[in-house]
Amino acid sequence: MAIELKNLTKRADNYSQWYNELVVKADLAEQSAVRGCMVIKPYGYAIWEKMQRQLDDMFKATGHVNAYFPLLIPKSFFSKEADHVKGFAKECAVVTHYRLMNDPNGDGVVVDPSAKLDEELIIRPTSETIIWNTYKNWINSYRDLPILCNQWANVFRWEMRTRMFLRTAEFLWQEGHTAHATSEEAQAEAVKMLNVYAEFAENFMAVPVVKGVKSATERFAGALETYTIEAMMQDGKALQSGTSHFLGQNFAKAFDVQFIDKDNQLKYVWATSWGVSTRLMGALIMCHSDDNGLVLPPKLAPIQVVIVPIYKNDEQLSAINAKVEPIVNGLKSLGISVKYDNAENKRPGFKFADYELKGVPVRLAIGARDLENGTVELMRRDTLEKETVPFDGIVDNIAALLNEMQTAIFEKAKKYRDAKMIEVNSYDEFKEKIEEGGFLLAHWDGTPETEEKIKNETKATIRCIPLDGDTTPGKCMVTGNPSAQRVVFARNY
RNA sequence: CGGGGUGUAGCGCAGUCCGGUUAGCGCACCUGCUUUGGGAGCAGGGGGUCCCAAGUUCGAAUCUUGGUACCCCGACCA
Repeated sequence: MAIELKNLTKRADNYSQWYNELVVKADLAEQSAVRGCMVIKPYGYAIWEKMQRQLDDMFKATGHVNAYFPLLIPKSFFSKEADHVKGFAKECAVVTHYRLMNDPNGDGVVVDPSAKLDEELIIRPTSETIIWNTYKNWINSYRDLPILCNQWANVFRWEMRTRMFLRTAEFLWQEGHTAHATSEEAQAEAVKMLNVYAEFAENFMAVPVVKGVKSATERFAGALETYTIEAMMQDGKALQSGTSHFLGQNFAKAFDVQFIDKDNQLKYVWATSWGVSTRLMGALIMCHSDDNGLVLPPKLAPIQVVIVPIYKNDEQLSAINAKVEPIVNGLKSLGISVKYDNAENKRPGFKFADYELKGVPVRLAIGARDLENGTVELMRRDTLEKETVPFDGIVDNIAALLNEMQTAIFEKAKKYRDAKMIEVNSYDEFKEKIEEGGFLLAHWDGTPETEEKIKNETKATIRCIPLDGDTTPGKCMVTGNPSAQRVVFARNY
């Protein structure tokens, strides 16, 4: 169905259609012919690359290195950690054969039945198993620890229902897998990486997040503790945006990864894993966009400044070209990415709308009028405010404006999030408020049964037990039993 | 895997109930002229396996049967 972004208010009931339409129109991605997969188009990929580069720098700064492990995992690896396989078995794509042949009936190509694999291979849904199987050979002594590896990869999960960026069958991500000599060190690593994710989300994506711990039922398959950052979308629903897991010794025991410690004792290593995916793109899009299209924070915008000339003839165009050149050079010398779009086959109005759709933070328009007055027209994407500013000093103005916008976009999202993050004190109040979306801070008795009841009755789940929330004890809103602190409930993607 | 919906030009759709000219509209595309400070106007043009298969009929986009794909809502998940 065609949704005109301009005519669509972002109510919860049509928000996902609006989102889909936005992704396609802003030229980020499109549905692929392959079930549940998407094609990430160049503009969308450019944003992902910026995110990738920044995250990678942050990983390196915290002592991590990159490596790469195989796409295909022998089926037997999955039998080794019971909880893990339970979590992923239902959504694995399986390679059973290694050859095709011409159909004997002349009907195209078929799988050669004689090329059946003795052991099936699983397309990785996540790489814990293959990595731990490899780490076993890397680790003998405490001197081999810690191992702090990350890989950038694609993974594949045969999801029942997919949504572009938020849940695609194939997605791009990074997965860090670390091995440590002590439990304390591994737990500290898991928390450290959660903080890296939170810092990235807030400072670069301008998406405010709540840091917390998952309840037992929401925990990663095979983990002892799952840390998460939870973001709020503009329809009030939550999006789990990054997770960091303390895996204890589960995988070490499953894959028999032991080391001789300083005290000459044989011990199992302690593990973590942590990941963020192209889902972050979904968070970025859903958190900031408006009905004119994408709004990108300057730090992640592939094009930070676009300049559109307005002219009636070649003479005017060349006068504008000459005027624009120092602006382009000046911006580039400050490391600001700028596009001067003097293509003649599109009108200015079209370009304005198109770059707004794509979320370019700052637009300059310059025409005959400006040449006379020594001015340019400047528009900032986040507020859509236009002003005519002096040509002199424009480069420094823009540099300052980009910084200001980065903060403003974050503050706007945070203000919205904070307004929709409210304390509720009774289950009736909870049921009423949850219909409006948002994060509800409520007391919970800590049992899976109560959690399940709330989920069934309201579709809301515990997003996390916040790490830096109010720790005043209270009584569970459902059972009245004691509660250690308020937890975050929300409906989620 | 349950409930609902839709398959007609690159995209979005009308036509289907009630079978009958050469299957139509908007956007996009191509050509020309005029335009250019917020998605241009006019004129002309190109583009179709009406999802697939079988059936009914003088005649099927339209009716019947079977298949298939996709979308939405659930359940499941990052």
